[in-house]
Amino acid sequence: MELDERKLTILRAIIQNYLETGEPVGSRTISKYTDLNLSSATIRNEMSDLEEMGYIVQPHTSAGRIPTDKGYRLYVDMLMQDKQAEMDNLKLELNAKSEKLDSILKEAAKVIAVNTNYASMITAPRYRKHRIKFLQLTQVDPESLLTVIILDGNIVKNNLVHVEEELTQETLLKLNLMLNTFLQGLDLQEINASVIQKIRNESGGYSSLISEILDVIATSMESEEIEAYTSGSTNIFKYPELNDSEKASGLLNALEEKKELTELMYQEGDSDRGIQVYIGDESPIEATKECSVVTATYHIEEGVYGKIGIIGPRRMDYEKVVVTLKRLMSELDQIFKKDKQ
Amino acid sequence: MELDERKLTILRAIIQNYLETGEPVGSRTISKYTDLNLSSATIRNEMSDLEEMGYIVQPHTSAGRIPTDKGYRLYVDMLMQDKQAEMDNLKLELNAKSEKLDSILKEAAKVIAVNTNYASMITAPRYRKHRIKFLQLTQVDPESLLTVIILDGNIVKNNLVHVEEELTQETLLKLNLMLNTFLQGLDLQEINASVIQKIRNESGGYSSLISEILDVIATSMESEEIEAYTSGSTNIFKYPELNDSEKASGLLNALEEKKELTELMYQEGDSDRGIQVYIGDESPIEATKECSVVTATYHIEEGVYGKIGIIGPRRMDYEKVVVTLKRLMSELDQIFKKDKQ
DNA sequence: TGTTAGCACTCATATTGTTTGAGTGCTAAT
DNA sequence: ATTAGCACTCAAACAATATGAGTGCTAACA
Repeated sequence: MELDERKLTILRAIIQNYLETGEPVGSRTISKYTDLNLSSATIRNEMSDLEEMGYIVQPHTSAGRIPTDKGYRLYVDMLMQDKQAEMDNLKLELNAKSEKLDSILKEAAKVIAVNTNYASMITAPRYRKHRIKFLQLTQVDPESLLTVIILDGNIVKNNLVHVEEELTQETLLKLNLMLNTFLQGLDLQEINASVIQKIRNESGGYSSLISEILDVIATSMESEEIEAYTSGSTNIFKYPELNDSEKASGLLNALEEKKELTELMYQEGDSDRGIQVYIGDESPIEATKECSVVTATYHIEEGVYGKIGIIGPRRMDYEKVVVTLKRLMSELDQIFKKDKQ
Repeated sequence: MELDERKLTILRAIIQNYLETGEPVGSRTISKYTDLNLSSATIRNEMSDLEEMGYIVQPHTSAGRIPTDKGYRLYVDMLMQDKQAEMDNLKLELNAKSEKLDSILKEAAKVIAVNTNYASMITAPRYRKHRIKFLQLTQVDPESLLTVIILDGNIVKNNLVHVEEELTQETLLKLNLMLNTFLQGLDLQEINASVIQKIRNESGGYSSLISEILDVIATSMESEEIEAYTSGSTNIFKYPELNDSEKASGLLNALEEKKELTELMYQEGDSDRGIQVYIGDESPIEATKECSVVTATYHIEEGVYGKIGIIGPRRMDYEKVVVTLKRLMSELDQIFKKDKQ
């Protein structure tokens, strides 16, 4: 059987209608909804074909049809290659007051959630390898030493380290210079025993302090857990099909834990720019098998990128979501470019 | 009518039974449950009295009784003055790997949520007035300047500021010295026009940079939004009485927004140590009128404290919650004391 | 040959009625 | 003061019954 133009039109009509209402859609509705001027009976025949081809199903006999994942997939694919969609008239109020990465990210997540009415999650950029750009020790009070580590991409990490005795300005200066000399430009792998040995040799008696500092540096750089921020997780209650305690609880848990979702967003196949859509069962993780996830990538600099994801029901307004995401990505790129110059 | 010993026993039995089951409890149950050796008929009479006094109600005729907020209140008050409760055998695995405040707090929230099966929220310590302990400017790369501000209580804030031209080591040193001289020990109120004027006078040509830096300092210190971490918010789905989308959504929203809950936790009347219990309608904020909130205070140093709150159903296991909180408070105090010495 | 009207059939949902049982309040006896 | 007994109430569970949206099929039509 062939998927001709008319069938496509009908399928699109079914999906669009279902996206709006969330109710199975019947032949009569489509008969009026489209401008094909066909009777419901004809539509019924076509729908029967579409069902046979696996694009739609009846939740039960004598109900209208709803799209299958395959149906959504076709629809989304059409959407994607179709028009590049008018990005105008959509105004995202991303007012990044501070220039600090995390507040920009939080704001971005919020903007997405508010504009789409779905849940959103954004991850801080993942660096292939964190390299040390700069580090500095400062005596804050007689007992504590502040270590500030700046990684490339201007990620700032700081920690307090306890010391037994106050260090003199001079020692501090010397340590700073020494640490920077040996460590600048290195990533975690490169801080190996030989480097450490060299540092030790030069440290002159502060060996236990040095150990502690190196420890702090290591944990800062490891940062196994990618930072992530969520927003609008309660939006999922707006969609009856997700609104039973079983599903809602699972989803919210995933949004709270963040880990699994992060994995999903960093799924293979799109270390590249681009928008990825996971519809229902297509998702590799359990928590979102009942919904759709759309992810996008924003770039900070070569090889340094983060992800943003939108989590909503299968009958998500894909068009709006994609447009909104594209809009935000360009907004973010803008901000980060400005940041660079 | 008087609330004699027997009535109290019965009331306590009713409440305890209801805490366990969540079902209205009838006279026959109590007749067996207590060791008063009274028939159900007698219990019925007493229950009738208790209802008249406002401690219990029937959700509908021909149902058992459930405690009112007033009933819970009495019960909680008895509990509080009663035994100080055995704190042993409750082991909280609070393994604060890092010494950094926020990871300790996150961990604490999690520990509480896991141990109690309710939702938890913890706020970072609120300082009556943030005072500047130390600040430092560092040139990170030719275009950006790192400002590190340490407030008392060792709160570290950092920001990146863009500069047009690289500053010389010398200038930087001068600026650092100057800023520290003028600003150390001051709180936000005290950084007034006259101080700023003095700084400007000394700044020699860097006036726009100085403005920017002072701006950054101000926003860091304002910190209107108290940082807060939540954990276990999906626990609320475990309690049927909160498990309808209306209530759940409201609660989860409050947990996501955090703002309102923070207000609740910093309610008047307990800037002091101590545990506060809000039962249902007693809560001043809308979102928790259908549940109970127990808050506790942890102290970092004189006048510097944060809050932790547990949010659960009205029929919360108050005893366990209070014990767990006390245990955690002492744990936290321990950590922070160690931190000080 | 594609389209449509008409009709029988299906089945989720809503409505109504019925039963069951836990629980109460009252009264009279202990 | 306590208790046994009984009539009464009412939520919840269940069953029976409409209702109606929607389908598939067939026969007529253009």
